[in-house]
Amino acid sequence: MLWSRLFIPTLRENPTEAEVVSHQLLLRAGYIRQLGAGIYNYLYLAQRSLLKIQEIVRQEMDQIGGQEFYLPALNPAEVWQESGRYDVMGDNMFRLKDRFGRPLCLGMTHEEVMTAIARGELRSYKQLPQIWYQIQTKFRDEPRPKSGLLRVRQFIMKDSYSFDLAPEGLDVSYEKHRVAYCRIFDRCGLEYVAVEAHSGAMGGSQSQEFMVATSAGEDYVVTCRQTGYSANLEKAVSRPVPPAAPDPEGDLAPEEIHTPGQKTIEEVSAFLGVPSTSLMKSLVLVAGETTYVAVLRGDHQLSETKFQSATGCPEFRPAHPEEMRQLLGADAGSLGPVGVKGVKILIDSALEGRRNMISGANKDDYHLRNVTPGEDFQAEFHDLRQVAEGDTEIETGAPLEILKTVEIGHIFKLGYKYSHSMGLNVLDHNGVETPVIMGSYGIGIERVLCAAVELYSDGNGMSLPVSIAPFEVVLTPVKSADATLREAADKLYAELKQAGVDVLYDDRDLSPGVKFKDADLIGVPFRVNIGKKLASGMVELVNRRTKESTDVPVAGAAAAIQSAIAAARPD
RNA sequence: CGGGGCGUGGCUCAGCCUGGUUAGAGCGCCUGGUUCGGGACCAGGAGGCCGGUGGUUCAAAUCCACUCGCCCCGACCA
Repeated sequence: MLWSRLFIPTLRENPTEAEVVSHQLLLRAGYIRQLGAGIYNYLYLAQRSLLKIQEIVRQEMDQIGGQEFYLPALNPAEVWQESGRYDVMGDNMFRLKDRFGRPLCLGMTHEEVMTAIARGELRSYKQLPQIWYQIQTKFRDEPRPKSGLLRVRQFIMKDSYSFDLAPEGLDVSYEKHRVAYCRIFDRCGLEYVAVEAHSGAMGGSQSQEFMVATSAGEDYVVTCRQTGYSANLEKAVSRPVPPAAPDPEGDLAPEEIHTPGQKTIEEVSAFLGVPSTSLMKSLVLVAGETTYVAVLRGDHQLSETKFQSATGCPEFRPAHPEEMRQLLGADAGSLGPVGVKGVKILIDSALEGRRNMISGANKDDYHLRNVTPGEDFQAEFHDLRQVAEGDTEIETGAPLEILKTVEIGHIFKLGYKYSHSMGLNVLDHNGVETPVIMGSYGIGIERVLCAAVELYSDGNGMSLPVSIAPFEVVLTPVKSADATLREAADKLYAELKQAGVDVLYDDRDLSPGVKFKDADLIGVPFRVNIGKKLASGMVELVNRRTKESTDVPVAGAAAAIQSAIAAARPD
């Protein structure tokens, strides 16, 4: 392609609305332009790159026997009503009406539509297993679109669905996807971790997320370099840092201490001269009809997800001040588990075996010392705490890291949710109707691009992996007006095109600095400078990422470029 | 939905508080010329009903009200 003929609107300055690196660079490099909040135009460079990502996805999905479909984004409401998700999705789903007033919606994902196809057509176990996928536009009315292409209202997703007769079959389909996803992300040149994920409101037994560590992310992941342990923060478990001081010995009875005006853990800890690890924190939470007191070590945070799992109730809220006073007889700063009646107490397992700690006294401005779980109050132990910085791996005690990440893919054992709600059954070997077991598996196509930009950029711009860069190499005659350089560049361009290389020829009549800056900005992995060294028969091959430059003879340049590209290819 | 910020040529911003010539700058763009190894230089030029509506005023980019849009923090997020 001749750069002079292309629409690559690069910007010298960062547009103000862009905050995260990938957003800034995709705008500056002329990949994308914004149309509205969370709605973007993908220009030529973005489209080239996204198509390459999609092609890798397609190849790997086909490799595991996936069959590509293309389903409507515009869905009748009925399908979603059948599964119950028409209500569950709430405001996150775009809804509209046709001219006759019939309700329609824009698909956020396609479990319903796929299941609707399957239940009409799959009749026998002999037709299973199936893996169906599509690469298609999804719509989500995000409450807050942000971070450029990372959180948008319209995006491209590869979504696949597996249909199996039995759980063992689902295990196989799931594993096939896991392997395919690793190949896809490897081929896209990403560094990622696959983590155990919380299955969420979707139900289902097992799920893993593929995450890329970046400060632009919104999800937290806990990993251990030594053991390879990794899990979403929502689900992660760990060994907490040990208490900063030993518990007082002996079988002591609770005793009130006057703590005027000391409400927060920090205040009480400072006032009493006792580390926060010796305090118990009591939270009053209302889940559905039931009120709970959750007890945690002073320095620990409640994991909302774990609390939800412990109570089996998906929704909960902190109790209102009046409720706390009514139930426990004190305000938030002085609550504790001792003497509590009619409220279920859940206590975090980190407090198992602890003795003679400090808690609120359920009396304003008073705390209790010498409180021992199991003796001074009865409670159910549960894992309730969120993993914190400094915690260690639960089995080995190896150090853990908490990473900020962006989710690029998710594989999920759905189970029978849709088969049951939508009636997807087949006849088994014995002629008995059996529900089909499903899996669902997604990849955010734009997020793969964003993650690559976040991962690989420097002060001059992006530096994409060769497999997903819009071009593999850019040819830069250094002095535009020089006919000799131009002839050599023309020739090399023809050779590379002939060889099937994705080559961008910067034939613009611009000063070299501008061409270099632009090439660096748009992230093409290799650049060939055709300049003064041509006099001695050489051109320079520059690696965008490493900035290494090697002189190669013009005569063999095309071959040298091809082997450099091949060597850089992640797959 | 709560809190904060911003809307002025394509981009980045000044001007607004304290109303008053023809609304500015840098970058980009167009023409001609000189240049050519990391965002060149000279000369000339085009381009803006100041987000919208209504109000106050002799007079509004500037003050007031409403409204729309965008960004950030939080809530939310299969």
